[in-house]
Amino acid sequence: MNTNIVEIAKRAGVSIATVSRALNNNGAVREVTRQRILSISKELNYIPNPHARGLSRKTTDTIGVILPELIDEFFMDIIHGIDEEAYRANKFVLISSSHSQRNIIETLLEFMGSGRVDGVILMVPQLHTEAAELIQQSQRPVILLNVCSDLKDVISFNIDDYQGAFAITEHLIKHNYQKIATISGPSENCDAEERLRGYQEALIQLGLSLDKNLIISGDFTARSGYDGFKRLINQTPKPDAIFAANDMMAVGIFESARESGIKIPDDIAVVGFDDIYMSRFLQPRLTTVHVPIQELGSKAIQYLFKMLSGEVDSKLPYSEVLSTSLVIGGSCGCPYQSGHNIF
Amino acid sequence: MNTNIVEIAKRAGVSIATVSRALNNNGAVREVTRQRILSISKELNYIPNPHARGLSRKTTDTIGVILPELIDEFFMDIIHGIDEEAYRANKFVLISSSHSQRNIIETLLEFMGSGRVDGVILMVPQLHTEAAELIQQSQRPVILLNVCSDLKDVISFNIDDYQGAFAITEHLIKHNYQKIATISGPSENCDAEERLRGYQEALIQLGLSLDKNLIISGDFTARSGYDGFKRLINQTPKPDAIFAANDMMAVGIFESARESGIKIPDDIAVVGFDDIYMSRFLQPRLTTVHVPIQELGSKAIQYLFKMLSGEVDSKLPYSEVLSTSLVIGGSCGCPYQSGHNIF
DNA sequence: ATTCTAGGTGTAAACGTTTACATTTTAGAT
DNA sequence: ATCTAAAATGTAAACGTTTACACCTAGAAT
Repeated sequence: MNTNIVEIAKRAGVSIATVSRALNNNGAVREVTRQRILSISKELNYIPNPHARGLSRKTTDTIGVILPELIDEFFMDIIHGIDEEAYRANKFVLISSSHSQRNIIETLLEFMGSGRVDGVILMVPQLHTEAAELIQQSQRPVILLNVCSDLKDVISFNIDDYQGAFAITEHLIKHNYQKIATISGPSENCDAEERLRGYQEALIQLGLSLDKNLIISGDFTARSGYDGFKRLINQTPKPDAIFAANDMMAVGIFESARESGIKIPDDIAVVGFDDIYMSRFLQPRLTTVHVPIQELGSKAIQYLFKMLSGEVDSKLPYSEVLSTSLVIGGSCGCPYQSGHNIF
Repeated sequence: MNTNIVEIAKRAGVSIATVSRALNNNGAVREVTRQRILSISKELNYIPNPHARGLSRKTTDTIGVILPELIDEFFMDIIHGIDEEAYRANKFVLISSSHSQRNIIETLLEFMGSGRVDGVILMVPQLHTEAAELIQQSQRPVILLNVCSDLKDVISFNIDDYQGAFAITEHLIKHNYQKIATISGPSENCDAEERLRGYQEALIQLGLSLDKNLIISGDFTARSGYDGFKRLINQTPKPDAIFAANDMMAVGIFESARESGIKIPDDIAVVGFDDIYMSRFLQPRLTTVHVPIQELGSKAIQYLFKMLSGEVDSKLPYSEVLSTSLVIGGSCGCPYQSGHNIF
């Protein structure tokens, strides 16, 4: 096994307490002793045993991250944001997908009840009551990402889906499209709901009427965009623009349009949401809503660290909403010059 | 804090040793006592403290994963594969990107020297000698992913880059292209080297001559594909086909070709490598090499678990090479029917 | 010289398990 | 009833830290 504090103490001719104090820079240790201990521990490649430390300190330097799925650049970006900050702060990241709703509970318990992590970043499309209770009772801080819930006393970071959807719908309206359809996300999904709400509000507030027939439900997959588009173009009223609730579905729409020989944006305008990497390579480039997803991850973990260090009060509810921005391509009907900026 | 074994022992009127035995199902415990202990521990929502356990058992149920970067669906797929298996096996996954070569060493040490994880899955483009030594001395199992090294006594899982590159180059040759260029990956990158080697061998073995001018170095980014293409089409000899060492660069090529009004595959054929999700949506669909990346992750961790359980000998070197398969689109010149199968 | 202070150091308990070893209980054989 | 072996249980040490508390020193103040 590895060197431990006892070995260092022996070599330095001091007690383990002194070694501990020297290494952690707390408690008083004479400078010369300190240096001796430090150099010995360096020489022996000493690494503190995290279990012993965890047992004694009741903290690991680990934070848990639970995501709905581990697919897509989308979720990867969150992880990326989290990892960068964790690395900076010398923390470790325990990652897990919420394999099922049932499992979220168990994972949360395992993570926190046992002290395996110091805090958790949780992103789930929808929160069960049981899980919600768990979070509120938890000793350890939990940060919610994009979880719309009516929970008070919760710490959350969110993407402003509503505002983004409103803005892009508004953009379509300014183009003077009259029959603006949408293909929505899965109905239990909270992002999907907000995006739908933004779409509807924009229509209403800007003087267009809502038409149930122009709202098709999808499930965020390219396939559902493909199918949704087929339905939309064969019905009356036939839309002159479509707001896909995410880019993936827009990709499906593009594919379907190409097969049917329908020109975007001449025959029909299409816009998306998310600004995935791929969207900039569509022809014409997809007009979409940029969501600062990596920023979401890094902001969340930064706040988590502040809670852990006591810089902010963990008991205080806190909520931050990150706003989105429009990315104008050619798919909405705007004149668009393709060029280098896509890379 | 949480319930512990002492509390359970008290309630059950037995000693902590008996509780431990009952909970772990080792050692002899009378059935009736066992049941009593089990029901009490369920009632109290007992979760074993991982630190205490780790201290005593010298194992966590955690495995470490170090990836070169945390971007792309590519790496996400590996994580996905790992997470699925880990979940099945009730293990946890500690993830980290190798922020720099220097840091790989430190992370490895932190992970393993201290017993933070039971084993490590490591994927780095190229392995420093120092890191290599570390791995070979390590008490805990380390599995290398796609690390070409001449290290013996190592356990590794690899994608057969050479075979894939050979196959797709061969495919181009069968199309009767005469001047087949390649845009390679970064020179220190081991996947890139193997792919280049496969390309070159295919040309030689199938009777075409190697032309230095037809080998352009890229760096796996779309941008470098874009730039590389511009160079290729303005030079003599002008290639009639291009093998991009990954799909991302092929995307850049497509973009550049579109700008220049060059038709793929009529004016020039283009093929890629990786089979990223996006490649199927290119027009024409990209002919590429499918790499079983998620499988790479799950196979690796499965083997790791076997080592940990003692089912296989951790000291025995082992190596597995996963073969790739051609994905025929229209970009190579093959007749291609677009349709639903892309989803 | 004596007292006081504070900084430096050591001792030992605590954190929650697992497990070798010792002890008690049980049941079957006499 | 007694003996024996096996099964069930308990005791205590070990894992490697941190930290409250006690102790010891040296120098400053008296």
